[in-house]
Amino acid sequence: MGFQESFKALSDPTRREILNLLRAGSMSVGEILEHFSITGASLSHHLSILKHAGLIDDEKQGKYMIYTLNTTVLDDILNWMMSLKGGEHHEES
Amino acid sequence: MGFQESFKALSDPTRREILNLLRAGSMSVGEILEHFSITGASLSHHLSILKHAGLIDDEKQGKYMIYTLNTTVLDDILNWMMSLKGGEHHEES
DNA sequence: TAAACATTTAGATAGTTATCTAAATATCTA
DNA sequence: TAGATATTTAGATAACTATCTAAATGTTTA
Repeated sequence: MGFQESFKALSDPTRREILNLLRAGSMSVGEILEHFSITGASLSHHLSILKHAGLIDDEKQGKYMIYTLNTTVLDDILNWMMSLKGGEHHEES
Repeated sequence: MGFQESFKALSDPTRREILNLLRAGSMSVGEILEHFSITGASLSHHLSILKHAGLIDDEKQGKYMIYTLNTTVLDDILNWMMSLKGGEHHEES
């Protein structure tokens, strides 16, 4: 769940679109899947990467797995980017 | 020079460290190279990717190539990330 | 102008990753 | 409980990428 994992997770357009979708609210895998032309297996792979990066949380609800956006990790990235722009010193890379 | 190229460029730790270095001011390839344990050829590859992503600019000064941080592209990314956090609608993905 | 220096380009290789199909696991419902 | 539904895991493949060495290009200096 470090910086590197977060950036890698964000570097794929499908995964960024998943995050965009989840802004509207939590969704099951099937609901997310409707917005893409990939198999469920591929989507599951992307969700796994986003989860390990801490960008989404999951919760099993009966037969469905519900995914929710988690924006806390984004703060670290925002912080780093602001420091690039602002010029303040910052350790993480 | 789209969103995708920027994120891909940022997803490599060497490239992020290059950006960190350039916060202190413009540098030649040789100066940047001192901070890494890779060959000049590999560094040149990374610089090329950062340049195509619009994250750095270059300028030839005699026998040296000087690279400079360009933070304008970061604004788009910051905007997108803020919208993920804030929940406002935003098109780019 | 020849040699030295700075950087990039070409070509190769090993590791990573996005995707697929098929199979496994888990849950619900008839 | 058997079958249907939802999601994940396993295994394979093609594409991509970070790195290297070697060679090419461009610039300065002796």
